Amino acid sequence: MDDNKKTEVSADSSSSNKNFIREIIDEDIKNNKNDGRVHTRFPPEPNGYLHIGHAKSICLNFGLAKTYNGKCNLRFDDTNPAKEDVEYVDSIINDIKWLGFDWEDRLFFASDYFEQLYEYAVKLIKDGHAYVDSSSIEEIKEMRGTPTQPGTLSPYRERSVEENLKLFEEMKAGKYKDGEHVLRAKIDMSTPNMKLRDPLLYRIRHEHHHRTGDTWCIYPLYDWAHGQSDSIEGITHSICTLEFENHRPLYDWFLDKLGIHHPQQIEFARLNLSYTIMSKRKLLELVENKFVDGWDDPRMPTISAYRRRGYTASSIRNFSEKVGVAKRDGVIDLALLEHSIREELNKSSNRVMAVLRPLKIVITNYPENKTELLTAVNNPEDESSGSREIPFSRELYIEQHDFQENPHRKFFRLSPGREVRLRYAYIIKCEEVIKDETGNIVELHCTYDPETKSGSAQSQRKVKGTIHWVDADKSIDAEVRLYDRLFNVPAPGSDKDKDFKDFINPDSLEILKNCKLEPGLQNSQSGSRFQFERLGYFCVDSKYSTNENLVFNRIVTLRDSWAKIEKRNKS
RNA sequence: UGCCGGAUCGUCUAAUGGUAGGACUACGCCCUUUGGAGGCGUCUGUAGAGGUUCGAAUCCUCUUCCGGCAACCA
Repeated sequence: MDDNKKTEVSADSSSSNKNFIREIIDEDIKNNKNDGRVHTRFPPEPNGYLHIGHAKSICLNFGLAKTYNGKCNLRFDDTNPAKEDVEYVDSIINDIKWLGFDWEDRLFFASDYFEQLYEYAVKLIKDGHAYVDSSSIEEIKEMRGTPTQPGTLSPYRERSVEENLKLFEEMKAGKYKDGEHVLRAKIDMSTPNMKLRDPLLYRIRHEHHHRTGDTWCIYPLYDWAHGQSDSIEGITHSICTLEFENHRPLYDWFLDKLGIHHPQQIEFARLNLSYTIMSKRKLLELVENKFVDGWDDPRMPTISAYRRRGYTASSIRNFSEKVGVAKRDGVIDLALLEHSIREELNKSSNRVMAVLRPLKIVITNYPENKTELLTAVNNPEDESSGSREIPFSRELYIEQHDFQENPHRKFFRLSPGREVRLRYAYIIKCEEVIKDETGNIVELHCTYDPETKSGSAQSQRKVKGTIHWVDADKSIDAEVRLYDRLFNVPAPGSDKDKDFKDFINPDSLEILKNCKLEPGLQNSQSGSRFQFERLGYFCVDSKYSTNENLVFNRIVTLRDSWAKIEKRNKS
């Protein structure tokens, strides 16, 4: 949780980058609109965990407030008790804090305003702008018309103010069952903007609310609650995503009829990430049907999952900055997110050696009972991180992938009769390949060149490859989890014919049990991050790792030009 | 077919009538005791057609394509 103290890789999210929203705000300030005040808000519904798309919105709203010396509220739009839960409230609060943002004493809930909202509705009724409709769901749907056909007027549309008031009070008092009546705004049933065709304001729900308990049995709909909540909080710029563009005239209508403070709504394109699904409904489905191990499964695009996987808050903030803000909707390449965390961890994380798929080697000309301590640099990008000593002896493990019996011509690592450098140690030569009865390679016999010890005067001899290793006797065991993208198509959520679950990547998780790590890793703290040299960045899993059974998550691989050559050769 | 929005390198994003630039990706070279990092370089773009203008990604007209809207969800 100390991410926020770490060195920022680049400018923080409050800085420079211009976008169309900032131009609007600049203009507003110039005109002294709202007395030059800037007040934004992040308004999640507590019906799921926050994902990377929310992170963009959070960084935008809190970032804008910071840039303009304004304020940003956290407000839960909790108007639908059937779908909402305190578990989600808690996770959302935790995630935003972790991202590094502070709403100070301005934590609000739309449910804080239920009484006020009710009074606003009464005013609308009194002014002849709202009515109680006793039609069924189906009838209301039928009367709404279609985008190309006007709707028709409800038979209850001309009820008197007195009758509407009485009915609405009775609705509130619990006299009616769910669905018997609704309160609707009286606007226009033939307007081409469907949102304006007498939208529903209240529905009857005899449901327990996570904050108001059983006080209410009528609940405001989002469209009725949202704009007024912003108004009540004195929000100056209500930033939301593109799909609410059609709602803006409706919010304007409410604010106008109520004669209250009028925030300015500005819509921007939500974040889409390739190979990723962002719908909370679909993410819930993955969780409920156990396709993943909870909301924080490191393959999920949720903030809690990225945190558990090992992403830093600053890398996500930097990513949010890099994706930009515009009205055109598009898809961000997952590679940009990966770039953001690599960029940071390259500078900040210590290097260690770990062998994921061990192959034993015996250095036949190295003394049997000798162990040397060799010096290894902790982070070549950061001199202050110092160095450490690692044990070296006759029997070692190297990566199975670093040996090829019949090497490809561009394979620079170990193969029979060839030499390779062991990182921070000696140059070795493969003399003999030992196999079992079935022909599997079980061990390599090598010799080392004592003149080539790392750092010594004679160590200058060049070999084509350098590989990592650990001491067979002194190394420790760990479990390492390798993650790949959860879906194997770029846009799993947008196929019209197929269900998104059909695109789940069956190889998105690989669990490696007998990995060998250099001994210094024994007491690594939960959540700490390392670069496993030549492999990638890894993080001690906060859910399953213990001192007895270390579990590491792969955050992201290193860029790997050999992997590219291999891939190209296969295709 | 109605309304609202949108269209600039492969992907995001700048240029607000005056040299189409940056980032990511890809590719190449250099460097390298991480095939990492780093350095240098290359490729690729204004949806189309007209018009206004000395000059248009930008202004005007038409066309095309894409997204959103018909939950008692948010």
